[in-house]
Amino acid sequence: MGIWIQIQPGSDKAVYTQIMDQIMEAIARGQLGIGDKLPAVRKLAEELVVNPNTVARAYTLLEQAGMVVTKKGAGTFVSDPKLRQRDAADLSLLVERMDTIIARAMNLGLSPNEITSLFSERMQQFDDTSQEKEELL
Amino acid sequence: MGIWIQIQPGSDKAVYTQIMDQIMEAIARGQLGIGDKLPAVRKLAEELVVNPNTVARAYTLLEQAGMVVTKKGAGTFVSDPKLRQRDAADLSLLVERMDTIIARAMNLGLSPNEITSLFSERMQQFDDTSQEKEELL
Amino acid sequence: MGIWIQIQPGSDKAVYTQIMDQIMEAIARGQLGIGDKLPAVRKLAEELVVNPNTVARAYTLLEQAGMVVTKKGAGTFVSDPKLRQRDAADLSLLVERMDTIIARAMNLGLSPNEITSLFSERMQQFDDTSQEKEELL
Amino acid sequence: MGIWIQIQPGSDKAVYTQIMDQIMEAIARGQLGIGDKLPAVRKLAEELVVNPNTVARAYTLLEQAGMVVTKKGAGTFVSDPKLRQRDAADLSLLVERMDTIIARAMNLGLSPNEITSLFSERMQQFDDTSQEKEELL
DNA sequence: GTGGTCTAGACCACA
DNA sequence: GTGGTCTAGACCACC
Repeated sequence: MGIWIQIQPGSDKAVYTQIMDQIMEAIARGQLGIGDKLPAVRKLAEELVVNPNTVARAYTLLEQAGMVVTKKGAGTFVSDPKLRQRDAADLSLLVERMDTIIARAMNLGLSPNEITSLFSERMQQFDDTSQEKEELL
Repeated sequence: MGIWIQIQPGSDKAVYTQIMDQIMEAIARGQLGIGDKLPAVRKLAEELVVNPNTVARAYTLLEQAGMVVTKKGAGTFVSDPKLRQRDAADLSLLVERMDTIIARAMNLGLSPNEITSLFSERMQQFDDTSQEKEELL
Repeated sequence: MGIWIQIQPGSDKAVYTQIMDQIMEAIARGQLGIGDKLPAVRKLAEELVVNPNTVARAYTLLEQAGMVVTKKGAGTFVSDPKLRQRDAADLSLLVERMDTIIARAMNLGLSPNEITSLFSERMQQFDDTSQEKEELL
Repeated sequence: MGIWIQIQPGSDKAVYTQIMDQIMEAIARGQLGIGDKLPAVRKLAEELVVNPNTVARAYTLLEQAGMVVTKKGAGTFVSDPKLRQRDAADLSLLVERMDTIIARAMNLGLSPNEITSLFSERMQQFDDTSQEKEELL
């Protein structure tokens, strides 16, 4: 598998945040499974044309978030979700972000129905069972 | 109505962003209606104990987003939604944020059903309050 | 108050860890009180003759640990202990470190009594009431 | 006795340090007595699924610390405590670690009493197991 | 070969 | 003036 990460240099998101978010999405979508090895820091940095420190920072933050584990001298690997602990602070932050996003959507002129269906549409991308369904066809 | 805005000093959000987001939420919930006057910059700055420039920045960005209009010498007022224009860039940004939030939620260990119901729950808070306002008319 | 932090270049502890630990000790001893401002990153870096990034790293980790809060554009301040949340993982890590230290002490040939009295001796340094006692004299 | 050592891949401790610390704890608790033979390097490495060099490194450092002696062709054995020499540097390092741990405990919100009782509790685990061993003699 | 640490120095966002 | 981000490049610890 090549590199799926795309950096948008002009984005308001910090580069290390873009890397973090895209890896988190890949994990959520199952594109990266438990125990899978992330690209080496230097290698990914070279491919994204960013500084190795920037990639390392993303990896460090992902580790602090419990998403990956780093084995010294070996590399960085996707962690077991069972070992991740759900924090109350994380949940409240999530709710806060949902509220912010909903408010922006409504102020953009979207109706509640439009927002809900848009959200459902995006959810389906992450639906684990979507793969299973395909197998059943 | 007094000041409902709460600044969290330790947040990763910039202060001016916190102000913007909370005003947008208030508008989305109908707590601030069309034509309602926002607090004066200096007064709000004083109550929030922040620099007036910070409040002014939030107001300026809200105006650029079409959420409010500033009438010189009179103050800042919530604009008519009909005048706000939905931008394609805004929509793609919205989708991007939804994806990010969904990924984080799933990585937090929430099931798709839990995420969907959590989102619906947050949506209703916006529905409920706006309905109350409509009922009063 | 000047700078109380001392960096030992030849230590096996990383420089940023030395900074973190000494600030934590200063807070625990009450030398740094709630709301007190830490030295500016660049200023402290200059005094310790280390790179600003190294100091910034220490500050960032202290913030993640909930010890300090950073207000953008203003500085870094000692947080309110009431807002710090005690994590189960933190406690188990603490116990693990205690076990390690006790084992090393015993293997150094210290008797249980000697270890206990040594620990009590070090505890007194942190005793909040030591200041009060002085006032009573 | 089988292998009691547990490697935590995600720990911030290096693997060889984890091995060292756990062997030191076993000796301090009396689970490993004077003259007892440590597992062979290769066998332990196989069971822990780590590189034999890593285990060898731990053994070498333990020998340098005077905890074990290696007899060529025979294996590695727990040394006689009388032969271990208490170094002034070791003691000051111990004190430093105690201070660090106490500071972290207090910053975690534990009261001095709680810290002292927690420490006593951990101390007893070492007392208890060593007593049991003595009783068996 | 892997990640961790540190330096030197630049530019930006924020208040 | 404050911290945040990023780059370029070096050295080290670990496996």
